[in-house]
Amino acid sequence: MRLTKFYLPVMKETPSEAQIASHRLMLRAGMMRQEGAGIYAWLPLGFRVLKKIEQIVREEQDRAGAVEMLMPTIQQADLWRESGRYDAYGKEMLRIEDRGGREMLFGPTNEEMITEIVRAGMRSYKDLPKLLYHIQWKFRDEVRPRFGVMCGREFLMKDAYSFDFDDESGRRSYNKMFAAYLRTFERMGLKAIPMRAETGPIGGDLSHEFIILADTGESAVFCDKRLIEMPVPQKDTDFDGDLQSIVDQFTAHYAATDEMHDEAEFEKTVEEENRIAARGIEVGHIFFFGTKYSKPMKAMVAGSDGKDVPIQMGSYGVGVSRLVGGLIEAFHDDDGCKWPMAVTPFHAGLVNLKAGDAETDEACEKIYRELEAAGVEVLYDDTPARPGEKFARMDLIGLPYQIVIGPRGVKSGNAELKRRSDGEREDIALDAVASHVSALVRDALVYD
RNA sequence: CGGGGCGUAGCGCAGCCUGGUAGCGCAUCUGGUUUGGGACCAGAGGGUCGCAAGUUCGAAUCUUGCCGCCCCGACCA
Repeated sequence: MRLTKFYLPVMKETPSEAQIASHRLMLRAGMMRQEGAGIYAWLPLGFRVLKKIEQIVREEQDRAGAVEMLMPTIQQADLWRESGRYDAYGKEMLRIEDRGGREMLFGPTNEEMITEIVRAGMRSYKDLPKLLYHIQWKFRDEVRPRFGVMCGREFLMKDAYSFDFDDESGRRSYNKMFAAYLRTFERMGLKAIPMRAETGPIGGDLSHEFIILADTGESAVFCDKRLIEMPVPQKDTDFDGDLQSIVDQFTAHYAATDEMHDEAEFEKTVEEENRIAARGIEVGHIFFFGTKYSKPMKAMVAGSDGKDVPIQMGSYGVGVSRLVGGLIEAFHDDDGCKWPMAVTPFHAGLVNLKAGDAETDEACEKIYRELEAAGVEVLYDDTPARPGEKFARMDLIGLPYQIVIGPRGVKSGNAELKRRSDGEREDIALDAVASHVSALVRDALVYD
């Protein structure tokens, strides 16, 4: 992609409303633009990150055996009356009236709708288990939206729903999502720790929040250091097999958010040198809730004895748009973003320090073609801006590699390669730089 | 939802108290000099001062209402 064609409205100054790094950087780097309180337009650069996160989530859901579908954003109020949540949800729900005066709403979640869908198509215990998901925009009319996409009102979320005949099978579905989440966040370069979460009126131990550690996190968290080093399930994990040992391993150590925290237990079960008290950002939440919706909404299947029983259900969310902010919180410095390869908007930036100079242009064009041919996503800065501005802009948008080419380098036959993560630079021969970078990119994108 | 604050050019702000028809820095455009970490000189364009009503000879400025946004707290992916 040529920068002269792309739309990248970067800002030197920080808009006054941005309080935290990710919000500030997303605005400055031209990733998004605020259109209302907690409502954002995704500009091309931010959109590319959003799509990559979405795709990783999708791949890991598919791997775990979940099946993708798509439910609408607008729902009927009557559906929510069946579960009793139309009144219970309160002002967080955005209520709309259509031309016929019918009460509608912009969905804050889809439990009711998915329950309605499966009750229409599931008759027998033989139709179970099933695991369905979609990735769709949601709206929650938060009292106080803030921190950009970290706490917006409109947000993109992956939500999966499990359907099982009994408790034991339900636990197996829960474990699939548990393991899938470990992999999902790991692939984005994040260390997400499953923490015991509020289970509400249902009770039991089947709810976990997946939390990434970041100084600006919304809640205080406490965990055992050993959880951070624990290896996540491999690519070849059999999701139809027994995942209980994986879940047991990750739940064996102490990890809790402040509302679930028990200081006495923390001190008793975790040695002092392993205690971590930090702040965290919730990026996923998994929850098994049994018959909470299936019972009132009469989503039933017949058992082997011919008697109808309500389906056992769970729901599993990942905050896709929120992750864009979460990733920046985890990976940035004073100059800008520092994207992990798996989610970066482009793999590399190609900086032409003297656009308009025949020799420099020619060298850049050649490398640009080579990179594109090798499948490297490259943002080619072919603008006539000054070097300082180009460097600052590249650092701001935070692509993992910057290939810098100027008249000086062309003369000596070298390009300068800068790694954004640690700022390290090296000179590489002009005719070797494209293959070198494509190898680096390829290696960084390999995952187990 | 309680408490506070702010809406003036794309961004950051001054002007408002003490009414006289709008200004600064950055950005943008033109010309020139520059050219490896956000250049310099000269010139130019861009704002119905959030909206509406009122007071006044005259309103960015005073009054009232509305709208929007932000911050602190309680809530949330």
